[in-house]
Amino acid sequence: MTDYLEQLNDSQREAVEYCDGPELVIAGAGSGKTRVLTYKIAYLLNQGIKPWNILALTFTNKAAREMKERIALITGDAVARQLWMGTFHSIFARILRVEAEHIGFPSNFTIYDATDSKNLLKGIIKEMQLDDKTYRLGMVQSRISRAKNALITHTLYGQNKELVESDMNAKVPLIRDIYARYQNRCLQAGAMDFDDLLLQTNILFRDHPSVLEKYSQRFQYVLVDEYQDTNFAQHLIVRKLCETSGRICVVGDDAQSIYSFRGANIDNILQFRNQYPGCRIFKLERNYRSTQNIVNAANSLINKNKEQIPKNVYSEKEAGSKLRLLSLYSDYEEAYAVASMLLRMRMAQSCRYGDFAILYRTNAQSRLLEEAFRKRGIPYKIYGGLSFYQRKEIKDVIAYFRLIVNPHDEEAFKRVINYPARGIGETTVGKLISAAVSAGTSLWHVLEAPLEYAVQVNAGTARKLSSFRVLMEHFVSLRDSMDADELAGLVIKETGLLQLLAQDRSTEGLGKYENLQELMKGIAEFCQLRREEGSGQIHLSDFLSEVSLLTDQDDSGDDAADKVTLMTVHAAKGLEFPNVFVVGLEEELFPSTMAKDSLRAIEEERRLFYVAITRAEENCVLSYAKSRFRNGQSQPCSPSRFLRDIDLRYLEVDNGGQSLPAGSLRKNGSEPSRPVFSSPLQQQAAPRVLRRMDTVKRETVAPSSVPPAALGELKPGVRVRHDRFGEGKVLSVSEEGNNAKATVAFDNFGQKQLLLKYAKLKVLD
DNA sequence: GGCCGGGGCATTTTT
DNA sequence: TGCCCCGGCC
Repeated sequence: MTDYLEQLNDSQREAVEYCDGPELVIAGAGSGKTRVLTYKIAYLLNQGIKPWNILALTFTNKAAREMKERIALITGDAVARQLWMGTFHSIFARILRVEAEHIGFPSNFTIYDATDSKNLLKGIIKEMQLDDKTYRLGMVQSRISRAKNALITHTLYGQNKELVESDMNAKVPLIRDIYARYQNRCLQAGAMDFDDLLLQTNILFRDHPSVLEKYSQRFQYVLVDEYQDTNFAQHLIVRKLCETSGRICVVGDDAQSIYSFRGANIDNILQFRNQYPGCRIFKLERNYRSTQNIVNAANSLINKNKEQIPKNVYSEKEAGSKLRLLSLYSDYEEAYAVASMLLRMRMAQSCRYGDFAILYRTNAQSRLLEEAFRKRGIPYKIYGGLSFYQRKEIKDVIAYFRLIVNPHDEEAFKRVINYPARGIGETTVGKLISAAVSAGTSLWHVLEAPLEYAVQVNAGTARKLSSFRVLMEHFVSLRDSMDADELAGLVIKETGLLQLLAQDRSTEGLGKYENLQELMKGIAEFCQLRREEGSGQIHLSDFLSEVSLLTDQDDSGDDAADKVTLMTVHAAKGLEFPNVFVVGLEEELFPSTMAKDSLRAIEEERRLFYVAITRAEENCVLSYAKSRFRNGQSQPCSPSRFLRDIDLRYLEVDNGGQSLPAGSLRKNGSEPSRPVFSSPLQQQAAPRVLRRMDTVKRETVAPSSVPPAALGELKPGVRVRHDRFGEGKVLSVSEEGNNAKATVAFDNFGQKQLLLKYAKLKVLD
């Protein structure tokens, strides 16, 4: 258990072993940040801290999952599972469900995603008869979100001079009223949006000291990953929890703070030492990822920023090649130059397509690259489409689940009341809404007693409403006595959703049908896994609370497919590739036009470029075009100011055009067009529905044809195979008839306890 | 309810 | 230039 410390370098080890007070770990790019966090948690456990007394917060589900997996390899799965580890949103949603009564929400509250919030706001703007050109949806949403991040509730909003004035100046003085209405509607619906999860947690801790006391005692040690990305609300929650204990460790890199537009506040990390007196700072400066040239080039760039914590990131890998800069005449040529160069590099290094990534500032830049790649027969995958849960067909089904778990959920209600079509049109729904709004109640209450709320509809419509109500009531009555997978199956059948999708024979329809099947499979797996772990009944609400915050993009899914990765720089954070192209390095694009009049914004763009360069392990190619098609016309472009920030010792200016095949530069070139590789839609891997730590790597384990084990065969020492966890050795078996469990040490997943009646273990010879 | 066309628009998006 | 949203029409 202690030998893992030997896998750390000196500064990493110091950071792991220091546990006497507030700790800030500045983790340069590629410096083994996750390793420090995981080993620190293992170290704390080794010091006798119980897993349930450790809180570890991350920003993405993926990060939490990966860290859990790595800890499980050291401590075993049983211990890792008891850690409080997850995203800010999921951890505090969990706590808010337990404590909901204190803040006037039901414990089965719905979580509105960004789309739900938008829809609700759209409705409110319409109801208030405001001009939607003035009250632009995105603007309204971001103002409300910013207020919530700053802990300004709708009641405080109107009293805040600064905000009121800013709204006046922007000619949108009614934001305060929209905010108030929005919040009331959320309350009626028993719903919280993403920002509420943090805001309400703060309110909970502020107004209920005993609750705060309970959690700050529970969490004897708090760790936060990617601290540079925290917003004010998150910073405050963490501070409240650690105020007395001082046992906090935050890890991050101020140089990689790129989410200020989402409310992230770089000052949280810059000012940490002042916020936590007696804090110790550790710097992880050795970069294990990139060659010296890449690290040095990135350093020379980021040193041009004023606001930063001084650090000296270095690499002890070989010097490597210099960064190369390609200068092209147009965006069109840039795309083809990148494609050609990629092919040449692939030949020269005999590496895989999967070893390349193309990074750009805006999603719009992907189109030409795709075109060029298709023409050259280069396989690629694009990140940035809709995630599985954002697809319409999935949201529709989930909306039914939401409504069953919380019938007051307005957005779910509006989504499903006429889907599949039941002849309940917009007019009728409008009547329900205005009745609900004027009575200050939920749509569901109105549906339950339309006459009481004076809803004027004809007999036919009344009948349709009533039958919808009966249908939903039927599901609700089964909610607490049926397992999630069973109930879900019933829902898609009885609502006609399954049939509706099944009869659509178009390519699109087939995809939707497959997605639905994938969702159902995910629910079944979720239930199966819980059963194996020995949970009793698995309610639909259990599934729902798990998925409502699982919105992350599916990361490729099939690692086997050898494809070039195309993504925005933002999306590339945390990833690494042997070869990286950063394209479109022009003024007005990178840095973005929006950033040009603020130093802070320019510095953030520079950090973004820093993030891009530091994704590269071996080769980094930069490119810019002298003209680019934007907003319908070709515009002249000048090279990005950031290119001048890179020390010329590490940068080689390539005359990129020369070595390109002549035909590649002209639109009607002689290049014979190759068969289209495959459409981006088809390239997207089948998404994993539930991506918990223990379901992720399922596909890496070949299903076995060995028959299921008879109970008698399972003895300590026997090697077994599990469909999901692969091979492992039985450590012990507890014989309790129906509830017999086996403890198995899996080769790749650590120790697990499995309920034998569900886990289909197969004995290997 | 679904399809078509005009008008407005156009960073980044962990939850 | 292309996408998305809305409104009008069948």
